[in-house]
Amino acid sequence: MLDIKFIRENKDLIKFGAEKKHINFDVEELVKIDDERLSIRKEGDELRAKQNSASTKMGNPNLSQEERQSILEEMKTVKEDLKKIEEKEIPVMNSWHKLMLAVPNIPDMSVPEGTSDADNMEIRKWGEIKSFDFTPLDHIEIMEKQDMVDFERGTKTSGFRGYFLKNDGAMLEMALWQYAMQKWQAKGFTPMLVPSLVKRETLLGTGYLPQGEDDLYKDDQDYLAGTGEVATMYYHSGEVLENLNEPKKFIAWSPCFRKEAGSHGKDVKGLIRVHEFYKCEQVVLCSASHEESVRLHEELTRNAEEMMEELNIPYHTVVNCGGDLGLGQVKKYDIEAWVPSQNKYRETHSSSYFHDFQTRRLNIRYKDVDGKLRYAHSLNNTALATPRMLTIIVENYQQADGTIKVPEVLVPFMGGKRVIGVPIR
RNA sequence: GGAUAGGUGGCUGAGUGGUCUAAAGCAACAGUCUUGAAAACUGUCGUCUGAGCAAUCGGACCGUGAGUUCGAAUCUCACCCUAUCCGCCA
Repeated sequence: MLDIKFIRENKDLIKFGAEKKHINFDVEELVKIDDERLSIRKEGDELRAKQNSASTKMGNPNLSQEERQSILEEMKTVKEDLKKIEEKEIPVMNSWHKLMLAVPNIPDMSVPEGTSDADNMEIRKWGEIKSFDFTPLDHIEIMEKQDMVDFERGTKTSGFRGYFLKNDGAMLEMALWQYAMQKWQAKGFTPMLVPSLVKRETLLGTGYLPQGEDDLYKDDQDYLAGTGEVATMYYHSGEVLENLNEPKKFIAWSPCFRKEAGSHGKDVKGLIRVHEFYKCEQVVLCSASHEESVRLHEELTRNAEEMMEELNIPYHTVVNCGGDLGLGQVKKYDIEAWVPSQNKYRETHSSSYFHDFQTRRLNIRYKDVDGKLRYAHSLNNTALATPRMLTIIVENYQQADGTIKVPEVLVPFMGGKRVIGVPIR
């Protein structure tokens, strides 16, 4: 959500932003509705002012009966007029709220033009793509042969995209978690295990609703969040934060649930795309400064790249084009890891900043150095998502005999184990 | 799920249906005093919003939403949340 005053004063920017994001949004319609809102509001305010001054007079015990009667008569008509105005206000406010939730945030100047992820631009590349002197297997085959995963019983239990992780498949994933949580805690992030079961407001506040309804599991009241960002951002909702000179940084772990509506044909096998997975998210609240947001955005991105380098996974980082940005995002980087079996990079991290788009909806403010209350800025980036990262490690670390080398940094978390599995060829 | 008690400003906490533009305290900020600080004293001090160059003036906000009334923080109803007890239960 953006400030209505800002929207009114910067209609061209809003139009430009919507076009760059390839989102249909009619600013003129919003301004028209807002004009109505203001004029109705003014009418109502004037009547209420009358009511208030009459009420003050009525409070005077020395008031004569006649005066009392005449005020009562007058206020009866005022009351009726006010009721009419309030009825007129309801539909106007409904459309106003609906439109306000649909206003896209304005992308940064440095965001490239484009309509889809095909137009994203590579800005960094790291690591040497391994050339195997044998034919590399995909993670499905290796992991099934090493009894690290069971898809058959997974789908028997959960249906499409179901899975069980087993043996060192389970242990390697837990090792990744230990490693990641410790790494981010050492960087000053507050570790949290956050709820996935959340109320509707949390998803409205973070900007996943109203437009993302189809991709969410839900019952009458509760939703299962697709990312820990939702609960973590809601954690401070409605609060005035005491001190935001130092940004608040969270490293939030949670199960994540996604229906993956519209991607039924993609990644139909394996652990790349599943309905239920786990993710550790970097979530940051900082002061309302564009420079601070940009600085932290680079920092969050760099944190994730550093992890990829420690794991020795070849990756590249892309800056997402306008058409690949969400409603609230100002700018986004995706980090994509090399997947040998697919001979291409696949997304493992998504790093974005929002300015005050989310915090306005969530009402997260802080007292600035000048004593003013301001909406904080928010950012987030993946730290680690499994089992996707598991598949990337398994594929990149596979050896000629079908065993899997354990990445050096994970060895301590695997109880000293350096190789997973038994020779299968 | 049942019973009871509650939800008031950054925090604690008063508030008989009519100057509530919400008492008081704490915290914060400024000043006096002091070499400096603390203490003490004095003063300032809610948020959002409309009009205005401005001083200023108007409106909204006491968990949320309806209702009663000329007028609601205060009365009624529904819902949400919190605490305690009981029930059920990993």
